[in-house]
Amino acid sequence: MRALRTCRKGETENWGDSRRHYPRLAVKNPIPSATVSRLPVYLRCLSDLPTTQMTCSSDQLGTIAGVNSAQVRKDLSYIDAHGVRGVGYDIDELRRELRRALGLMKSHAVAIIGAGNLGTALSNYPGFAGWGFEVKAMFDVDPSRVGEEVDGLLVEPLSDLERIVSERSISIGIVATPSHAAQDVADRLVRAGVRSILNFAPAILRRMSGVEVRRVDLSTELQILAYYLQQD
Amino acid sequence: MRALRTCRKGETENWGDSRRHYPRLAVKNPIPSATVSRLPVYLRCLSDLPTTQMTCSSDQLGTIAGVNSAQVRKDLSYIDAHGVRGVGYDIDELRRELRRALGLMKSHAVAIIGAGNLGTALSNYPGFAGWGFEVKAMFDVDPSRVGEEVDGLLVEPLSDLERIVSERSISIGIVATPSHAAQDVADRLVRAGVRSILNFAPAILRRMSGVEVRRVDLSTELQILAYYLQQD
DNA sequence: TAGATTGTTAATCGATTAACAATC
DNA sequence: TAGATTGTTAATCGATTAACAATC
Repeated sequence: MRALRTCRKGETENWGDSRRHYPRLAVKNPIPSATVSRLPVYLRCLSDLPTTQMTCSSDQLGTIAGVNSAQVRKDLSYIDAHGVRGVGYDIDELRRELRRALGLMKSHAVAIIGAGNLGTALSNYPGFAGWGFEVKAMFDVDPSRVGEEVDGLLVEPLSDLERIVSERSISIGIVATPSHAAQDVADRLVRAGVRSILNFAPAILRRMSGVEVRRVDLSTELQILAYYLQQD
Repeated sequence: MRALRTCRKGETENWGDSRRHYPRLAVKNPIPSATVSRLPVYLRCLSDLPTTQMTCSSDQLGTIAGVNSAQVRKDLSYIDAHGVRGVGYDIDELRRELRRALGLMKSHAVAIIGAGNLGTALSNYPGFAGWGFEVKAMFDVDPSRVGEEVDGLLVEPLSDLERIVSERSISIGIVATPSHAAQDVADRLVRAGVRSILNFAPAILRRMSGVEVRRVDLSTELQILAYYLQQD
């Protein structure tokens, strides 16, 4: 791994013509995590552009996204987006390459665990559709909630989680349970094969190898804002 | 600024005894932003500890928080938390210093804009209370929603935003509107004096100087997870 | 004392950005 | 061609971490 990093993108080391055995798509150049976090932002920013516009410069995209134009160019250099000198990036192509790089060419089945206020709000989040994320299941422990329909989606018992996750090939779990239930739910998701978890519960989940967990925590965010408030 | 950074924490440069003119609290050592983002995590982790435990080592805290123990010690060195060699950190003192550093010794008035599903979910988020964030107002444009009570909180007309924000000394605005309304709402909040905004709308807000904006976007998070899903 | 753990240094790693040749 | 903008380098900046003396 370290050794591979020492050679440029697309290159292989001095191993004869081994390059030929690794077609472009098979060599997964790992994209720096800071860049990965910005790619969705660029994708979103492209939607803000007037539909009449065919190309976009790194300067314009950077202004909208709030990042330096050199940053934009460097970020885009990690994916197969190629601009034209003096012109900029073709918007349709850029959008396509961003989607490809982020793995958005296929759709992803999502389960929401917790049918409370938050789970309900998440289930009809407008940003879901259009990016290929399909909410395929919603769970709750509360028997009085099970059987209800939320936004056209049946609330199913938590006890069926493993079976349903596997039957519906769910690859992303969104944890919207109370804090005390979060770790248990996460463990069960992982045991059922889920490798990506978005945790909205105000709890820190144990690190699980091979599992990508992202945390969204309102009170953490507010506390960070509180710090900057006192900084004048 | 650059020049000041070149001297150690708490030191001033070779300007005679000028240090005496800057008592500890007045010299705001800016805490690195990566550290600021982790302080709330430590604070949360301390609550996970058994109440019988009086001290906590950087190793234990790091394990729970998912960060290296050297990281923990370095982070805590930026605030007035002092551990005892061979023992660890006094939990009560650490909690107090974390709260002090984050500006949580006073309470903060919060307004939620948008009384939809998300706004409602946010208003009764359990993590709010206990950290001194008080939801003092909730707004919506929809006349049919105005006048309703959400969780004991009156939904007020968006047109009263400026007046109410100023009357109730609101310092943090939470934007939970549809995407197309977000920038306008943010502009109005800023004009009314708000300097901290938490944006849940899937929109990128213009940079505003002196205003700290944090963005929480479900679809961005899902797209990042989608990237790591394809990385095997 | 012996064991544990801090506080800090210095090395390393990763991210950002200014600058500019290449070139449309 | 002249102007615009990319792609990339190299410098810089900021964050992480191993290591260890200090010391409870």
